[in-house]
Amino acid sequence: MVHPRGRPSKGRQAIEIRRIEDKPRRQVTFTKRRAGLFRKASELSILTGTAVAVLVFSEANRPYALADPSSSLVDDAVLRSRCYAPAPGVHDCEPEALRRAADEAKVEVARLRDVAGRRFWWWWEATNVEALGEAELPEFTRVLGRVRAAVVRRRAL
Amino acid sequence: MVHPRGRPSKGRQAIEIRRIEDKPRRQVTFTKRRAGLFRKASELSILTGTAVAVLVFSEANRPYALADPSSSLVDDAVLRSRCYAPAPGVHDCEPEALRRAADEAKVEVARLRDVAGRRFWWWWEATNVEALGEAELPEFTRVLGRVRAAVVRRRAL
DNA sequence: AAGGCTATCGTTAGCGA
DNA sequence: ATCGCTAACGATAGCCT
Repeated sequence: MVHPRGRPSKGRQAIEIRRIEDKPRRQVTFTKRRAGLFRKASELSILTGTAVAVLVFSEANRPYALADPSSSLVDDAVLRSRCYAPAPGVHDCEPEALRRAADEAKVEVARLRDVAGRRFWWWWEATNVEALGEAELPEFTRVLGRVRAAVVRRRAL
Repeated sequence: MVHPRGRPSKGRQAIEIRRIEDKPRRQVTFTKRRAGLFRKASELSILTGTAVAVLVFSEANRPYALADPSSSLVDDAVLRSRCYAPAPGVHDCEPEALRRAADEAKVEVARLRDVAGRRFWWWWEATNVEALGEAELPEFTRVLGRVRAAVVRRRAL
């Protein structure tokens, strides 16, 4: 679609890296850049074979987390022990299987996705922040510890 | 500097998002993209006023972590309670003060930096991975929990 | 508010010092 | 290893639907 006068769009404009005061703009930027950050994290992990985790809290205090359960360095036993995406049905990325797994784990999951089009990532958006506070965040940090422990064990062999 | 024949450089070339088998190239990519990921995380936090944390383990199993103790949403008391960058001397980014703080905290810190040229970020690269395993990683995850708790408290007021 | 578009801006792969 | 450089590639701000 061509704009009536001249160019179809001004395209991207440079912005200062400081808090965006306009709330709608801030929200849109949060959504877009969070997706970009997750993609960058997944690419880093895939390209270099390393374990990467990202944790973001929105202004509404909703947690968004990304971790990689299928890094080539990570012990399979660790993957099976994590609670949010039970092993069967995870790596084939079937949306329905993932949804069922989330239901069984009694976790409210807004979406489960394939990131970067290649691997499944352990990723959640919880809709109920109060429930998360006491349960899921500690579990997330515990999983990070397990991932690292698996790396250490594998390297010790 | 102009290349003898033709262009000074081929410039960036597209690469597939899959493990880089050549080890030197993989290491360089790890360094460059990790820096990019950290910068993106800091920009997201500054632009949208949100709490962001990133954790990466290198192939050599060295942890690299980024968290933002000076997010506008984070309670000052939380900042003072974290162990890696005691409050005095942190926000003015004096390299020597930061170095002393790290020494006092008995943490091996390779570098302490200002990221994105604007704020101090709680950031470390530890040189002794074995020592980190049992002490610093749990502390890092505990700090994440505190950051979130502070956000919850502030929003409840 | 959530997607699609595009021009523009930002990132980085490959080289060389 | 790390740094600077550059062109090419990729991300995204502003618009529109």
